[in-house]
Amino acid sequence: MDEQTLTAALARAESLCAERGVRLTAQRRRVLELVCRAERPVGAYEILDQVRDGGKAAPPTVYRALDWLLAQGLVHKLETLHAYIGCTHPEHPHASQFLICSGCGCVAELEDAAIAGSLQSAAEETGFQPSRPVVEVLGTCSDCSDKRRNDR
Amino acid sequence: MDEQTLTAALARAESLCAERGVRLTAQRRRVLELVCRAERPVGAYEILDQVRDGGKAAPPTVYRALDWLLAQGLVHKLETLHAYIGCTHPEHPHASQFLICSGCGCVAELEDAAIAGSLQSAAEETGFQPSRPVVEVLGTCSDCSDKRRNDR
DNA sequence: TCAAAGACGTAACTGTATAACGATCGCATT
DNA sequence: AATGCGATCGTTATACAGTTACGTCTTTGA
Repeated sequence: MDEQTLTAALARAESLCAERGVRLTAQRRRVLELVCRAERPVGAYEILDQVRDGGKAAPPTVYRALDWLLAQGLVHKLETLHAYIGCTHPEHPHASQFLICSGCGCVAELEDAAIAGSLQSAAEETGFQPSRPVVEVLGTCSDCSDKRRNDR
Repeated sequence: MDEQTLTAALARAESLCAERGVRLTAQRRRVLELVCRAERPVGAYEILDQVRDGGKAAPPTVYRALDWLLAQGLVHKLETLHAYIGCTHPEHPHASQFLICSGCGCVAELEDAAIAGSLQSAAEETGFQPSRPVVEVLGTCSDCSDKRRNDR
C-alpha cells in the first residue's frame, strides 16, 4: 500500500471507530499501520519486531491489537498463512474470500455473492448456522502463471 | 467413529494403499487409527501423547505420518483448528468443505459441487489458478442450535 | 548380495498463540 | 478534585504447532 493510500486508510479507520464509539488507541493504530503498510500478509511476530523498535512489547501486545482490529473488521486473518492483511473495504461487515498466490505471496480479497450463497445453501441443508466462513484458495495468480509460461 | 466403522475404514485404507503400491507402515496405521477413533478433530500433540504410550515418539514421528496420510487423502487438516480428521471418502481425490461446530466441535465434511464451482468461476475471472481450496465454515450445528433453543 | 531409497529415532530449535496477574489509563459520577 | 469502574496495557511464563538436521535401520530391487 503506497503512502497516500495508507494515510487514507488510516483516516477512514479513525472515522469508522469514531462513528462506532470505539477507541482506536495508539497501539492499535500502530499495528494497523504496520499491517497496511506491508504489501503482503504479515505474521504477528513480524509486527512484534517492528513494534519493538522504539518501545517495549511482548506477544500479547500485538495479539490484543490484532484481535481488536479483527473484531472491528479493519484487518483479516489468513488462516492458511498465519498472517494478517488490511481489509480493503472495512465500511461494512462482510464475508470475504481470498485468493492466495503461492508464487509471489500476493492476496486478492473477494466478496463474491455466488460463493457466499453456495456456502449458505449447503449449510442450510444440514441445519448448520454459519457464523464465520473461512474461504482461502491457494494457487497461482495470473502474473505468476505468465512468468512461468515465458520461462518455458 | 465406532469400533466397527473404524475397522472398516482401516481395511479400506489398507486396500487403497495396496492398490496404489504405497506402504501403510505400522506408524502410519497407528496414527490413522488414532485420528479416526476420535470423534472430533485431534491436534498433532494429542496424537503424539497417545503414540508415546507404549513406545517412544517425538514430534517428527507424528508429523511425518500425518504428512503422508494427507498426501494419500486418508486424513484432512483443518486449518482453522490446527487439527486433523479422518477422511470420510478417501477413494478419490476431492476438494472438501467443512462445517465446524463451535459448540460441540463436531465436523461435517461436504463435497459440494456448487461451492467448488463458484470458487472455480471466481478464480477464473481474475486468471487465478486454484491448487488447494480451503473452505471451513465455523458456526453452530443443528444439534447445538436445538439445545440452545431448549435452554431458553 | 549389496547399494539406493525410504522410513524411523532423536535432539534441538523456530514459530504461533495464550494464560495469568498486576498496573495503569480514561472517564463518568459524586 | 476525589472516587470508582471498566478497558487497556506491560510482563512473565508457558502451551501448542511445526521444522531442521543428522544418524540408523529396513526394505527392496538390480
